[in-house]
Amino acid sequence: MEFKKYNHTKEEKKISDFWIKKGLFKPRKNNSNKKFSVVIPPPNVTGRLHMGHALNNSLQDVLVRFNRMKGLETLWQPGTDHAGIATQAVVENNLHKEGLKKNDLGREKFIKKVWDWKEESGGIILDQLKKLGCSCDWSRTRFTMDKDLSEAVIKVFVDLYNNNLIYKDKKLVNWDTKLQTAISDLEVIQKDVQSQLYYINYSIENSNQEITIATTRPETMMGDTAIAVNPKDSRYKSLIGKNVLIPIVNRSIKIISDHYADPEQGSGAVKITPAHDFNDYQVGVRNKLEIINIFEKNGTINKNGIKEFHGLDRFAARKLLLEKLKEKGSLLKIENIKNKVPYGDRSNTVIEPLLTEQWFVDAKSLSKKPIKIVREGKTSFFPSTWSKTFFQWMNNIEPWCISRQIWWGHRIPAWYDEKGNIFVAENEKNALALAKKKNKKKQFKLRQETDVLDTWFSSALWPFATLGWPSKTAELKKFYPTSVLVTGFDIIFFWVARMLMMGNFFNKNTPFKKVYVHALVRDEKGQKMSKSKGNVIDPLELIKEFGADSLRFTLISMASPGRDVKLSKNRVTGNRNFITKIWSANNFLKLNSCKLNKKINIKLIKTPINQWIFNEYIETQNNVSKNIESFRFDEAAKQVYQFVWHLYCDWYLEFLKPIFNSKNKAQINESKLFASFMMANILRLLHPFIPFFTEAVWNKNNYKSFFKKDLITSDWPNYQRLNKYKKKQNDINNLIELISGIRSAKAELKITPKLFCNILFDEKSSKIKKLTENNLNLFKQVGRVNNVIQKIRNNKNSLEILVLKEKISLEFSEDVDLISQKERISKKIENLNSQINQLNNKLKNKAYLKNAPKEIVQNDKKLVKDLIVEDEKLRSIVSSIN
RNA sequence: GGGCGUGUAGUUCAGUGGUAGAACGCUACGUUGACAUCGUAGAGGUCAUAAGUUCAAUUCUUAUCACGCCCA
Repeated sequence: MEFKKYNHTKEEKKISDFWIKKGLFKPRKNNSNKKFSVVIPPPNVTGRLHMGHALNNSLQDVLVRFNRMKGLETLWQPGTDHAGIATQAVVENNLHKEGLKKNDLGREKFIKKVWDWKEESGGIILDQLKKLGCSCDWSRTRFTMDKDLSEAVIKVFVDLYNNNLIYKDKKLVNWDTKLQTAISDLEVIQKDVQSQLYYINYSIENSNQEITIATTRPETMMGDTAIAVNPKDSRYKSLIGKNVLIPIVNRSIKIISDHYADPEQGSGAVKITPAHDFNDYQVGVRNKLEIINIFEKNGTINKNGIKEFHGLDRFAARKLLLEKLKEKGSLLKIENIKNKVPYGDRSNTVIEPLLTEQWFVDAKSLSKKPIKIVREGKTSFFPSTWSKTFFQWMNNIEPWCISRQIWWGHRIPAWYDEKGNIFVAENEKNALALAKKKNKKKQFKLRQETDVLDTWFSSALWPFATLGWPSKTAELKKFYPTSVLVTGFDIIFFWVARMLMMGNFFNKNTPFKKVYVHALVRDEKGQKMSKSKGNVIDPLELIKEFGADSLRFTLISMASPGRDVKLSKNRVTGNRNFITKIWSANNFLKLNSCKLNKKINIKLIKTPINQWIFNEYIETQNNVSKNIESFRFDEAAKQVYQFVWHLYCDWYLEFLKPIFNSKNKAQINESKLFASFMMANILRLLHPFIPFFTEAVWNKNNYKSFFKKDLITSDWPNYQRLNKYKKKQNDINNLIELISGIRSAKAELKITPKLFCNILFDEKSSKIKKLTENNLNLFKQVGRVNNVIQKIRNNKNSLEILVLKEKISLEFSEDVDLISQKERISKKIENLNSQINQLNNKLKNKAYLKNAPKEIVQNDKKLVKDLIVEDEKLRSIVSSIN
């Protein structure tokens, strides 16, 4: 009979539609009243599925499906975030193609355009997650800019402001000159670059002396307001307090003493530009220096700079200034150095420290409770080492700059009156009321803050805002705190820490009990995937070629804690083969009309191989459960793979064949039923890993009508090991060892495996005697044995081997080459003897006998005995070969 | 500079204070009506290096080397 191939594309689509249509991803009430909830790390609404998403969401889906099957009321809350800067950029680009700029439209019309874009393209990534098989409750999909989530954001802002945890301040911030907005320090990437260090002479007034400073940014000389030297630096002591003239700029500044100047660095004297460097700013504050800002917001020189530099970009200004310094003879030397330069993670341009008014969150205050929560284990990280990373950052946290000078996002709910007084409220009406209270004036013109909030500000509310907060919804009560957060280590600061801050401030409970932190997906050589390197593997292409299940199984089985996933196509191929293997095993069941059509009493199974596979299955079932519960997805996947392929397929199905060929009706009927029953249970164990395939086979095999449930909502297997089957379990495992021994011997003799042989043994091999008697049919057919003869006779056509520590003889119909066997066994004896010697020496060691646990010593004694017996038997085999 | 992590088979990785494991790859051979996207058998390791603790170290400690990441 020819079987059809498994068509993943067709089946996955069909199954996905089926699940969603039937609403099977929605939480279901259960008797135990236990809950399991996860919020998705909301992908960027402009995003497209990449391997990181695929890994992240495959893992979440394993947890979600596992707990759903275990009967917990399970919610996986999906959604996207509005990605302020990225989304605005996308829409601006689109406008650009029409020859328009956002200012041509104005704020309101532009925002409308963004919404239009969102409606059209914002759902793509969610559809891609569906393709991956994610069982989120899609009916609850949220977006950070949704009306109610926006209300939550506003409420949080107002509450924090009223608690003095949000404030407006004029400070140096990281300014992106391309995007023309402030960004938070986390969004700045310090890059190693090759730079020049310029040594420049400043002349000291009323003297012919000069002082040399070193700088990588000469253009900022226009904003210099001091030169600092270290008070301990004897070279410069006499110069402290003197004035110098900035070359070209021709402005006079003082030489000051400040410990910030490092005598070891450069010349030891350092120019201070408080408006354009974070360290210099501190020096400026300490020494009450003037702050001169020389840059426009786009990074060009403003009117504070030299006149002929006005409007010149900072890098052009640098070039021009250097030329002028050279001309003047003030440029002493140029040194090539490596240094760190700040870049914007979105714009990839050099970030400019710029003095502006911005809104800040007092992160320090908000960090206290989360630190305590994590310390007490109310939220715990897995692997636990990530808590160290978390503490390190939280303990040194800086104010969080949350205002962005863009249009797309939550507009800050602050209003200003004509005098610049600030009124923070949920809406303009309330702000007006506040203003009236303050001023007792009747007529007011308030204008709203134009800045919007950092996207992460709203993402920080995700675990409770998506559940309806601040309303006291049933979902919030049921599913908050969430059970576990699954995320990549790269957003522990951006997101996890901030959710912990907000969650713990606004709720009684911490937002999640556990944080599972996974690593990056890299290419097979361990390189980060990037478009510029061209080593990006598109998950959607893999899904197309191999199926979502293959991709999922690969990612899941490679997710070892604390390790990057090095993905290669070969791996995915291998796991596709695994799925095909199950498919063809299922075809075997079909071929033999194995159907699950009758009730089965698993306590009354008679056939040895059924007892055996059942108990082996229990081991697997328990290990898979245990490993998923402890986030060892890799181990769980490995266990089930091992069982399905190497026990169920390789041995169990092979043992079924002689049974089906026999005349033992009882065994045949039981086995047909039981083989199918085991298949159903395999599908259940595999469902969290490869949901589409398992559900498809579940349907095809009509297990649905037997269990009265779809696989996705069926019960997670929880059978108990049956000790009364243990005897047969051991027997079959021994039978496997015996047959393997025979196969190995044949292969070593270069005897074609298809050849049948006789097996001979004497009464000393009692274990084998019993084993073969009890399982004669299986043994003969699977082991390719003609006759089992209870008599040893040594011929040129027979070979003795040792299996299960007993001797048997294989007798062939033709002579066999025994010489090579003799050599092989002799080598084995050698190894054995060195092992025996080692053990004997150990057992002579008094310290060992005294200190080692009794069990270990006993074990070694037994082992050495066994090895000696084995040695003797092998020797007798060798001596019999002539 | 501070911190974290990783070095185990050709490769990717598990693992353990008491005789080193898997998958993939490799080699040889193909046998039955599930499967060549397969089967059977096999080769392959001084567990990075050094010292220490211990009866016993691949495992614990320290140092060194290599690689990676985060922060400044």
